[in-house]
Order: sequence, then C-alpha cells, then structure tokens
Amino acid sequence: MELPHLANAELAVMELLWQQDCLTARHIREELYAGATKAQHGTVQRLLQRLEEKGFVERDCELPVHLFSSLVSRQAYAGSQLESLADKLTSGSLAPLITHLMEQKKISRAEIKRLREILDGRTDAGGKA
Amino acid sequence: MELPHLANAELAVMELLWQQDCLTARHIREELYAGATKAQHGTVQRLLQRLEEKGFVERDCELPVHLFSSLVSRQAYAGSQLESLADKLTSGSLAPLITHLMEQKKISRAEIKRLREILDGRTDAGGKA
DNA sequence: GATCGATACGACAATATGTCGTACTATTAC
DNA sequence: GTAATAGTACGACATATTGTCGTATCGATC
Repeated sequence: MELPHLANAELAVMELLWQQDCLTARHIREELYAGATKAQHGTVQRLLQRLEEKGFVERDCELPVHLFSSLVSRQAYAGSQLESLADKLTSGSLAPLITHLMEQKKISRAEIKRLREILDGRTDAGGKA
Repeated sequence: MELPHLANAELAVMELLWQQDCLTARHIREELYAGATKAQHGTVQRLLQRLEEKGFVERDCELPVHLFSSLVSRQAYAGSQLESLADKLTSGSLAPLITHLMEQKKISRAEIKRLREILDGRTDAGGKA
C-alpha cells in the first residue's frame, strides 16, 4: 500500500469526498472556505490537482465543470498510515501500540469489547467510529 | 499526551537512545554517520538540541561532555502517534483501523492471537518488536 | 595562553504546503 | 463572431520544517 501522507488542507478536502460521492470544486470551496472574503478558487483547484497527482482523487471531465470523487477510502488511508507507523516504530507489530494505550487506559471498555469482536471474526465493527 | 512529530533524523537519534540508556553526542555521531567523511559534529548537536526543546531528550551537564538520555519511551511516542492518527481519521476509535487491516489480511494470525491476549488482560505482550 | 574537544546556535538549502494571480478554455448571451 | 461569465491549469510566492554546515564560545589540560 504505502500511500503518501496528506497535509491538513488536503485531508479536509478528502473528508468532504468521503462524505459525498462526488463534488464540484465550487462545492468544496463553499464548504471549506465558507466565510472567506477572497474567493479561494485557485487554492481548491490546486489542492484537488495535487490530490489527483497523489492518486487520491479522480476527476470526471465529461462536463466542463469537473466532478471529483475519492479513489482512496478513509479506511484504506487510515490503515496505510497505521501500517507505516507500526513499521517505523514497532517493527510492524501492532501489539506494542495497543498494549501501551491499554496501560494508559486510553482505550475505553466499549472499544475493547469492539476490538475483541473484530479479532473474533464478528467483523460488524459497527458502533459509531 | 500529544507529542510532537519526529522527522527521520530525529527518530534515528531516538532509536539509539531507546537502545542505550545514555549516550554522548560523539557516540551518536559515530553510530549515525559512521562512514561520513565530514565530521557531523554540528548536525548531531543540533538534532539533540531540538529533541531537547521538544522534550524528548534530557541532558546531563555534570560533565563537560554531556550525556543524553531519552525522556519519552518508544511506546509512549508510538502510542501518542497512534492516538493522533485515530483522532484525525476515525474519531479516535481504533476499531476501523484494525478492521481494515484484518480485512486486508495485513494482520498475521500470530498477531491476532497476541492482540486478543492483550485485550483479555494477559498483558504479557512479549513477542518480538 | 595555546590547544583540543565539546557545545551553542545562526544560517542556508531543500522540501512541503497553503495561498494567490494570471492565463487559458468553454459555455452562454447578445 | 464577440463579450461576459465560470471554470480549470499552473507558475510563483510565503511560510514552516528539517538536515546540514560553519563559526563562536567554553573548559580542561598542558
């Protein structure tokens, strides 16, 4: 996998595309820069262009007003980031990471229950997230 | 927690300090820049200074040759990074991250076993790593 | 005080990122 | 066809981070 890292503004764009199937640049600008006095046309286009280069976003050029949609799911990105974290810090193993959080009581009882269900194969990791 | 992010060279220094209790700058330079022609005195001092500013490293100034030791364990750092990852991407929940890795078969059977043990409280998360 | 090793830190190059401005294109209105 | 409008492409800049180096300084030893 090994997806590149996304910076804040880029992630904000992806957040929108993860919530809605496809959006125009205008739509994204209105969401992201709602109160902005200056029109951030260029900024959004630039962000989308770079996300496209990174392979995170797809562009439908059928119409003159392009439609953008995400090519990488939130989970795929999150998973890849988690993997590289583990690779960098714990020889690829998740155990030390989770052990530490457990010891620090950073994992709630509900979360523990959910994780156990996931590991047991009952992968209805529903909950809210 | 919320520890700052470490860049590659900084992490390399921490790796050494995680392996050995305390080291001189010289020692670190010899490990990190073994084959270097130029003497990277300054570089290492700078890295150590910045790590000190970030609160990752402690300096013992008793002797004129300072001794450096880590203030943040590998696990603490890894845990904090994992937390901010989850906060940024999955509302703080680990379940979606792990679910995805499981679905992608990115987690080995052994690792699953170990994680289950951790969740069950038998926190002898030994293994390697 | 000269010398040697170590520390302190300013400065620079490279990179990444967010932003803006301008040029170009396509559609619509006249 | 041309003007006006909306959208896209992208060069360019400001800022921040990081790795690197060079120089100044400090302390101990001789």
